Amino acid sequence: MRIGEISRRTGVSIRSLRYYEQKRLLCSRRLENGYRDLDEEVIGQVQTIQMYLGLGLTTEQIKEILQCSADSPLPQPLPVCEEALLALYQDKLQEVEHQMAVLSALHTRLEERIACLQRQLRTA
Amino acid sequence: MRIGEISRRTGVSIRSLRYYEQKRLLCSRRLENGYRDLDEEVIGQVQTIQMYLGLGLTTEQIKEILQCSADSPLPQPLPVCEEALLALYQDKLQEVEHQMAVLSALHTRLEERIACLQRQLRTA
DNA sequence: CTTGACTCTGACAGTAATGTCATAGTTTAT
DNA sequence: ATAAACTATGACATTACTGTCAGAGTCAAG
Repeated sequence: MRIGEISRRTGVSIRSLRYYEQKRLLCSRRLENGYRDLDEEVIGQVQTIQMYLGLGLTTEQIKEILQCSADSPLPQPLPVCEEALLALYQDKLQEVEHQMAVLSALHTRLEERIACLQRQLRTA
Repeated sequence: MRIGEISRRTGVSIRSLRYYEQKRLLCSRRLENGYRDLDEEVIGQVQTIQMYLGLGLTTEQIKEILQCSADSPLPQPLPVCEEALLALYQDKLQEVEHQMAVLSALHTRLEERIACLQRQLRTA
């Protein structure tokens, strides 16, 4: 599969796909003519990359993660890596939950003020 | 409180603090000599900023959030009619709801990843 | 008064991810 | 065979955040 199709099916620009490859998040064979020949599984990998980038991870961190989870066909699955990743996610989850609570309180307060103002306007 | 102490107590560089102020995420008074005079509450704000930056949000997005949560976001624009104030609150409410949606999506994705990882670890 | 620790601003550098453009080669369709 | 659509690489631009340095003012302590 050539790079244009990957781009179309993932919504990620060709530029970014080449960048990911350069950063060794993706790998590809080359055809006779020099064009990249990418496996279909790359599509899922790209989506994973996008998700991680959206979480604020760098390509460097993502590379480690992908290597951890993919490069374990050997009887050395490097459990440390996945456990560390799990801990990282759980930390992030807590941060997110905290901020959701903050926003939720804010939401309530705003609604209260709006209701109050609307009462004032009705009775004015 | 001067900027050095804020830096020390938050672990954020003076350079970054000034940058946050420039981007209007923080505000400060000035002393006679031109030094910044920062409130203690800035410490919490800085930690919030760091958290959001770590989640991949930009200072522009963070600014909106912080302005929402500030008790008196505007420098006393006194003669505001109540309709305008109501509209302002409703705008802010929508911003808050948008941010909650963003965080909620993050939350879901994180939970999925955590569940997936835990399955992997259990069967490993 | 001098020294050292702060602070100020402004400028430049650097990294990370992405866009864009130039130039050139390849494939496909008419 | 020629235009349209892809692809390749490389260079430069851009946005955002951060580091660092230069030049200068402030201030407390010796």
